[in-house]
Amino acid sequence: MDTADSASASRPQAAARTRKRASRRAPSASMADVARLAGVSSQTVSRVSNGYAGVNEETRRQVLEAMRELGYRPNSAARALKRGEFRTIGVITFGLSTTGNVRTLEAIATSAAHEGYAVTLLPVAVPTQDEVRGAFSRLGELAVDAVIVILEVHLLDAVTLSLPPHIKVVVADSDAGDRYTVVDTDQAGGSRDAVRYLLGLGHETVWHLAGPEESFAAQRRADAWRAELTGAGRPTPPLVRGDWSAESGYRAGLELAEQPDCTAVFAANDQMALGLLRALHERGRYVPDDVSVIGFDDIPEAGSFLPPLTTVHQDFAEVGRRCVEGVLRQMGQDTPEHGTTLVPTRLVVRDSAGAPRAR
Amino acid sequence: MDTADSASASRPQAAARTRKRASRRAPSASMADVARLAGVSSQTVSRVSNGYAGVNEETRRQVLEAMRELGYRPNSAARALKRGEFRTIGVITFGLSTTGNVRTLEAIATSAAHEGYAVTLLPVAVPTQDEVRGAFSRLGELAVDAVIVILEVHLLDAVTLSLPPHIKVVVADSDAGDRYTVVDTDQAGGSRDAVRYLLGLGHETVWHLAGPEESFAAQRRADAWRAELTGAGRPTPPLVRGDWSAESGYRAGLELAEQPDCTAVFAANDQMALGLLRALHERGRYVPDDVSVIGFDDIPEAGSFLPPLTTVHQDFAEVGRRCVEGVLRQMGQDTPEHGTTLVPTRLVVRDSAGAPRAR
DNA sequence: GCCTGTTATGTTTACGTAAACATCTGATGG
DNA sequence: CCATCAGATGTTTACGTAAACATAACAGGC
Repeated sequence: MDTADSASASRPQAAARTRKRASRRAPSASMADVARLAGVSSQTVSRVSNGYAGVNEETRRQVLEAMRELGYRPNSAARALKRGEFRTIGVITFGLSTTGNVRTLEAIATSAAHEGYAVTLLPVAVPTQDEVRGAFSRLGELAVDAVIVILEVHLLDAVTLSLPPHIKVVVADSDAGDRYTVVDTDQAGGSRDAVRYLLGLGHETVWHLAGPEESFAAQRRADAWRAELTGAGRPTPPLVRGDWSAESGYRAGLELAEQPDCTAVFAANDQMALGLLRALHERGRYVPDDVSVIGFDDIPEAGSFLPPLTTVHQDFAEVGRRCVEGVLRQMGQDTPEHGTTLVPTRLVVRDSAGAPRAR
Repeated sequence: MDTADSASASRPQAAARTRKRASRRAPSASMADVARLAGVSSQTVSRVSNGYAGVNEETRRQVLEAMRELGYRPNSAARALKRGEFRTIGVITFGLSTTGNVRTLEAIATSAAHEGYAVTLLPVAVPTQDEVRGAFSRLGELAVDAVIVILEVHLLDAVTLSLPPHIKVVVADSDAGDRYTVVDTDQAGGSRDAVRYLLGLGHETVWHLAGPEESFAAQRRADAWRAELTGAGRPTPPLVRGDWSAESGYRAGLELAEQPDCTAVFAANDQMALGLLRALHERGRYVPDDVSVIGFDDIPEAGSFLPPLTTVHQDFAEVGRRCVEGVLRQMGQDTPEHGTTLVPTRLVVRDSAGAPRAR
């Protein structure tokens, strides 16, 4: 950093700012202005503003009237400074590209708003340790009281240190060991239900189209799939991997279509299931007559697939709600929590899975 | 509101807060703490913290060392209060459900971060005037310097008044008349290109599968489609309407498949195009041999459709960038701007459109 | 009629930062 | 050798809010 430069640059900038502020006609009325107009002390204005009792009804009315007249808005910076809290939750996430992340984020924003908290977005450009560490350390000077992390947690490993001590953390949809509070969809339960349902229909075994190796969610779903098969004493077919995309599902589907003994596939998400359906259709293997398919997520389009997709429904809204609940709970206490909350899934039965063709 | 209740409730709360803060071991070192440790005045710490020149190299080193030791982080609330700006941009949006909104938001967050600005999310639960007005008025006490609105603008009509005067606004992907700065995708240009391309392939005319009536984007695309046909002296087939969803595209597709003279369809988004493809395929009308299809958006999956979809690419990232640029520019000046910036589109040619079957 | 308690309000102060202004040191030039 | 000036640093103050503390008016009990 060239400090001389930054200084010479900052001088005119500061001058411009002062000038700008001076020329602004309405520098936002302060409590003092309201107090003056209403003929009371600023403390009384504060009391009215915060809804304290012990203010005479008539006085309150006058203050409210003065506020209205001046268009008074409490200055949140001053409030935050005085109260020592921002009433803001930061959300760290890599990419808003996946449905799950977005919907979780939306639910977080909604329930945070409901609790009087704002949500600040902290996007991480590329999912590397350094980037995440960077986001975490910038956090310290950011106006947030707590953080919700929606990320694959591999990246959280050595990052803890750089976290300002008073900031509370909840990790969504991941596996943060016992370091943080975790809110997650019950990946294992959902996978178990899917596999069990397919076996219950009479399939000898179930193939699995997994998500990418780096993903914890993918790993959990695959593990549960394997465990359930083993538990039921069924053979475990080789695992097929995709990368969550429909395209990868399509490619995997072309392979699976060549396996005559593959009568049931559990896909780790709906998009891959979509590609899979297309590939099977293209290869003349009919769903569900020849092959049964179950997805995961229950994206809005799932019901419009051909055929409508039987899938494991994830309650993203609930995950978001519990994340907010989690950080707010922690803010009320000194010790950070750890432990995992699982949000249950629900198997949505549509038309893509059925009994195997009689043989 | 029961004021008595809110008061009695707030007393113990305040007590708890005090206790909590007192028991916190590290109440975040302040400048004064750093100054004491480094043996300088807090003003010098401030100078170092803000990178001003005119600080002796040795002194600077000591201050930085003290900062490191105490884990000093500037208090953003105090900074915001002093400087009169939050370095935060608010984004008002209804629903993160549509691809476009999400990707625009992501781009906004990224470029804002790049400029040293944070992004605060202001979700509007239901898209009614009242809700939007509510969001706008809450804005006044929210810690933002500017707002980017990603919304259908019907809702913005009578809302202007409630906006705090010093907050700058940019509207994305909408039509805000001349009230605000608008950044939008060149809907008309993209539509024109699509229609022109299809006519150029030899089609007599082009059908249009439009988005919902309330959507400005849908309206613009439909208008441009109509204008281009009229300009070319072609007949204008009846407009078919969907609601952006694949399901609605499927339903529309079933209708269109019945029209023997329908050889080319311009769908207002890729998801409807997807449903359309499925319906046509199901009805034995092959794409592109019997019917050519062009979409709009170029979602990531578009290249994996069956057949890969020729579509109009939207540069959401650029829209986001320009939104941020727009608010930052306005923050440097007193008078709000108005006027529209159009981000160009690009026709991505894949396999879903071709010459009509020779007749 | 005075003490006590309650209700309504005002005054002081501190939160952490940074601009504005003040001071001090040493060097340069006439 | 002193006036001048630049560089480095310290002191004061204000940003808008709200807790803590102070005060005033008045009611009820003895």
